[in-house]
Amino acid sequence: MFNPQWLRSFVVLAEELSFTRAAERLDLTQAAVSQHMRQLEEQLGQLVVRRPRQLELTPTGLAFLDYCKEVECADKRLQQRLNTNCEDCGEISLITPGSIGLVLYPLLLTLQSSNRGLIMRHRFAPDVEVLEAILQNRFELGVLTYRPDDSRIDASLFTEEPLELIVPAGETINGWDDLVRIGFIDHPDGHAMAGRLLSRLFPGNPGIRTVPHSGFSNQVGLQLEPVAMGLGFTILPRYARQAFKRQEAIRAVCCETPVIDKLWFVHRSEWALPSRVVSVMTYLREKIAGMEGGNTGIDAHPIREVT
Amino acid sequence: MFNPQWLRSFVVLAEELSFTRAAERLDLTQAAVSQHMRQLEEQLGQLVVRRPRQLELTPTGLAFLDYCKEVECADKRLQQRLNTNCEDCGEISLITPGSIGLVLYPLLLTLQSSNRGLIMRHRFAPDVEVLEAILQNRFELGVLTYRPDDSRIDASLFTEEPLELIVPAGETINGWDDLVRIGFIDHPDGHAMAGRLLSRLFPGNPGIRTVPHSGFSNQVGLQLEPVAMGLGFTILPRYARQAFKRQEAIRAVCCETPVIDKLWFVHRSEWALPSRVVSVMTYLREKIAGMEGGNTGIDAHPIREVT
DNA sequence: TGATCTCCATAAAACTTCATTATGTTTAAT
DNA sequence: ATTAAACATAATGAAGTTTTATGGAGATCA
Repeated sequence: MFNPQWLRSFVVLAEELSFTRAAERLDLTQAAVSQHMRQLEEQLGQLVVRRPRQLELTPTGLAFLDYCKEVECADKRLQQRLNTNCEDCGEISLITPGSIGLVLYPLLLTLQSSNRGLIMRHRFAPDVEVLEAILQNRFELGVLTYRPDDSRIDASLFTEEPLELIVPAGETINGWDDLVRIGFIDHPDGHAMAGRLLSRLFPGNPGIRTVPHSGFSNQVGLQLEPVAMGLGFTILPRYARQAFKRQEAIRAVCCETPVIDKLWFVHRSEWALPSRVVSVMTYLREKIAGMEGGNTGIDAHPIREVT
Repeated sequence: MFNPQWLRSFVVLAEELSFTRAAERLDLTQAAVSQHMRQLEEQLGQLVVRRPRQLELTPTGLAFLDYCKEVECADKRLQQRLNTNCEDCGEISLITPGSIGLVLYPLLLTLQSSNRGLIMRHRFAPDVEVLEAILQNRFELGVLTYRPDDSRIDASLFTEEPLELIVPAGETINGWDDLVRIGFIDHPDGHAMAGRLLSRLFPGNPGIRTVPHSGFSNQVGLQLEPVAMGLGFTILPRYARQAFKRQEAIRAVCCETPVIDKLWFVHRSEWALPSRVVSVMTYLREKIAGMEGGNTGIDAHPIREVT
């Protein structure tokens, strides 16, 4: 590696092809430039052929000039990457659970398409993996379904997502028996979510295990397909339902006192978030808040509780 | 840009995650490493979170580490490129006229395939362009059909290539009239070559302009196609003929005192050729010499001179 | 709990490197 | 032959770097 001042001098010298002019441009004396070249040439061999009034780069000089250009580029990239005050350029890395991710990812892409300096890196992952990725600095920002208890993590409330019982559009649910009749489409968090929501909807029910299973998918984008086809019901966070294309084929059933999960933005507490990330957080919060006010797709008439 | 010693210290620190151990590995005192980090952090912001017995890189630190790796790579590439003593690695750039190029290019590819460290860059070009490319350092080595008179150029004899009158295999040439009968396939140097060779073969002939033209191509690899198809004769250097695939379809006619062009290796005289280039020159000389001893494809019985 | 140890930061001194001034050499131009 | 232009080199003072010396904060262990 080389003294950066020497590189600068060499690059200017290669442009000017004159020690004197290069020195002027560099605000140095000609002697300084001359010594820089001597230093470089001691390490690299001859870089410049000195002919009276006509300098010329040797092949070594040309190779070294390419090297200088490479280093210059690396410098620019570093500056770009470290310019955390730029709101509309740089990389945004976000890792979220599936359900909310389905909603966020299109929003991010919209943001990116109106703001081509941003580069989105998004990953769907379960809670554990989100936390790990944030702790290991692999992602700047994460979304978690719980508030983590770790001093290295800062959490701020993002939004709330109610759990929903989602049934084929044609079905009416009057009681537990209807669920047993149409069957449960399971997913990785299916049992946990079902347990929490169904105990509120149907107090004293015999448990999700007693309901026939009519399907399973761990692909969050596909979980509502079987429901839309009338093959069963499922329990999902609202955002997972809202991201589904064929809304007309499904229907959400909700109780009066809903089961609501909180979603948290999480990031490393030790270092400040780049302002582009902060502005993306604001953007997502606004968009999500706007969605909640609108069509929630929820039954106007909640079902009666079954005794 | 940054003091290279600071970079080194940072890279080692990032590996060791300990100032003390890094200093040991760097053969410095711990105080020195500490100051290097202070210098870097003054310019870049915090790079390392100091926790008791547990250092950790900040995102800035990770970005800077990537930068260090980039610079390291650029360094390695430079070293590789400047290692002119390595005979079997690096780039060979060669620029040659078409005819000999047809023979050299396959030889170079053979060499490269048995020697994967070498990278061949070959270009076909007319003499003027060869000279220009060598003078401008765009190619290390060139082949010219004449010895250039320029103090910046070193020329060494490469090989000789006789001019040949090439006719369709079925034709017999007994005199000038036969040439007029079958017609001339022209190419960029066609008139010049024809003038020189035909005045020796058929002294006192009325000149190539009086012969009907039956074709023209400036693509040296294709010039013999029309001849092979019986459409005419042409005049080419021997190497152009030797590189032709369908040898059985053509025939070379030669006189007792052939017209022989010399081919010269040329390169810039100011700087020594990398040894890989020297070894390629040697390789090509040997291969070409070997070819000349073998099947030259020339008529055993030269035609009689026509008066 | 206090002594001890490890690890990093900082200050001052010793040392090294760097830029400048001054001067020499070479070459082209007058 | 003289002059001017352009680069190299030597010497010197300024700036930067490394080391030694020291201090403080947190772990470790009796």
